[in-house]
Amino acid sequence: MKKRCVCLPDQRFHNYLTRTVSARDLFRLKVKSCSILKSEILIFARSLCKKKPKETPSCSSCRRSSPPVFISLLSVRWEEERYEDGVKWKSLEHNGPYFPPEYQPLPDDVNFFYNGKKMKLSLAAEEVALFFAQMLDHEYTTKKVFRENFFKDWRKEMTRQERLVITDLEKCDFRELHAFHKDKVEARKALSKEEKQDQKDANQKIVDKYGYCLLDSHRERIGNFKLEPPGLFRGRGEHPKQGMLKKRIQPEDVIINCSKEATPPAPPAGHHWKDVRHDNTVTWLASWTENVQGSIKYIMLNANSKLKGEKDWEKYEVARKLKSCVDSIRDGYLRDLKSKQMVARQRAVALYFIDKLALRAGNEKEEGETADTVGCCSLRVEHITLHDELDGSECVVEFDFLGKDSIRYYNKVPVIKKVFKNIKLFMESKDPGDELFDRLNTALLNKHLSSLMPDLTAKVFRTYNASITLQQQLRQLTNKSDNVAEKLLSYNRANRAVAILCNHQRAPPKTFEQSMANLHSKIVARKEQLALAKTELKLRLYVRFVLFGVSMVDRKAAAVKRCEDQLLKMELQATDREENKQIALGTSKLNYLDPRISVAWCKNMDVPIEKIYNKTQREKFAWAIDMTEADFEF
DNA sequence: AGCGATACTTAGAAGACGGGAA
DNA sequence: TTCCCGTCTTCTAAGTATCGCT
Repeated sequence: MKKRCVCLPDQRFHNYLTRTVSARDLFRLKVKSCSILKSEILIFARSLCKKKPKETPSCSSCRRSSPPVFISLLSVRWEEERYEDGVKWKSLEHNGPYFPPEYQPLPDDVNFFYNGKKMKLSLAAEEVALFFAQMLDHEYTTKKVFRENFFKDWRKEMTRQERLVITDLEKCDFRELHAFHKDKVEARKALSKEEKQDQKDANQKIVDKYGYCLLDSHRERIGNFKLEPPGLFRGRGEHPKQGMLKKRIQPEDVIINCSKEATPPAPPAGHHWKDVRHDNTVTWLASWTENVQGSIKYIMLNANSKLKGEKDWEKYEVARKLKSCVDSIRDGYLRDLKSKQMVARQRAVALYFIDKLALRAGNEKEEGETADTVGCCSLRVEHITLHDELDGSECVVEFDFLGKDSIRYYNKVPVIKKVFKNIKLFMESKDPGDELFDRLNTALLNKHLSSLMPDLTAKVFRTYNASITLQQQLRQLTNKSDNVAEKLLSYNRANRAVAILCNHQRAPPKTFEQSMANLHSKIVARKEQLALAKTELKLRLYVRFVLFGVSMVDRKAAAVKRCEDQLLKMELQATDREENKQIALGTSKLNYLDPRISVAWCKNMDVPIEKIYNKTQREKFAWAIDMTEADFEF
């Protein structure tokens, strides 16, 4: 089905939505201005009409009638009423969260052994034991903290008798449980085609029932409609709580949020919700408090929803606004480097880092509750080393710390003299464990930033610098005359420059070396094939009048061409993959790069958008794909 | 100012899927 | 047709930021 875009003169984002709708759905929307829009839709709807109408719905605002045609992938912009400040919706209806299946007790022939003796565990203890057994192949289970936390929490689930017996994790033998789990995974893989299809159908039913909600009469996908199943907490890095038991969430733990008029979702039989609220200033549909960290978790909409899309658009608009005043803000913090006030100096240096290196803000964290990681404001003296001179540069700051997700940030950066001197000053008579910016925190920093520009916070710099870098790199790296494969390599390289700036790392894939070798051997094979094809082509040219018609020669020439193209493509792919070994592009693509830059680039370069964004990404960025012209500038 | 609660974005890992080579 | 590997999708942890209270 062809996509059709109805454009209103005003292209502000809130007029926008893409979705599969029926004509009837369209009319249920509160369409304010119906002149251009409604007639356009009607024309389009009529052109798609195949079935005879059963009834004739009419538009709520103009009372025009139209047959109930079903339009697929119609992309529409319309004017919806803007809500007053803070209000996120007028109506919200959903079926509540999906609960994970109950625990299935182990069969009798699968046993846990303690100190070499078979031991039948109570249901609760058995379930938790299985959590551990399932993870035996994982490095986690070798870590002291993980084992201790697990054991402590496991004992809490045991009966008094079990607790008396099981006093040492080392004496526990989970091997049968582990094997049982592995068999189960294998069995699932080995299911017949039909059985797999049945599974799929069953899953689809769950998605159909729980995966969507009705928000202001739009059917929207929910991002995480399944409650998190119980298990062992897997923190990142040296997390002090790793291995603790994540308890099963009961309906009594769950708060439901929906509109007053809606029928609230029914709790599972014999249960009740913790609360049912009607708060339209928030976007979540359900929430619960998780037991390991005590934080609140939410069920929210999918990234392709209007609510999330609008927010995303706003984020990039703020970053673009920063573009127009970043020069004066830079002047400001460079001036502040000489301020008489210590706070201002610290703030200036922190901003210099955040702007130049795209560091995160660095909120303070509760000690001992999480892994020891830092961001800009929470940097400690031990995380930086100053070099008056290093590798031919003066005033070099060496950073070495663990950031978000315990990903290491290591960088040697030449800085301007004033910054260097200030850092020296901040470090004076401090211990390695002391804070570098002892007068500064993120609240202070953000307060200052918002006084410079409305909505400006520390993280906007990351968005701004990421997006502007992509735009610059794309301009620098791509030529209109390149072929698509070359253009894509350039795009990925631009993307990679951003990922490096933002320090988006990944563990090198386990199979990396192998797959790289495979690719290289394929390239070698292709080269041989090409050489052969070329020889044959020459031969055929030579004997063209004797043995072959001209077309045969043409065909061979085409084969050579095809072979050359494929070889080139593979070589580019190899370069791309090699450069990408430890770098993750996805995070920046999804969260930092204004999609309109990529869309405009695709239009300018005649690259199909599908080469850049997969289906999910296209859905998330539908707003940008739809509204962006080739001349867009970030 | 400091703090805890809250809401929402950003993040890498793991698991599921599916398309091409053998 | 099967199997393998890269890509997509899901999962949920870990950040940022703000607000209201003391």
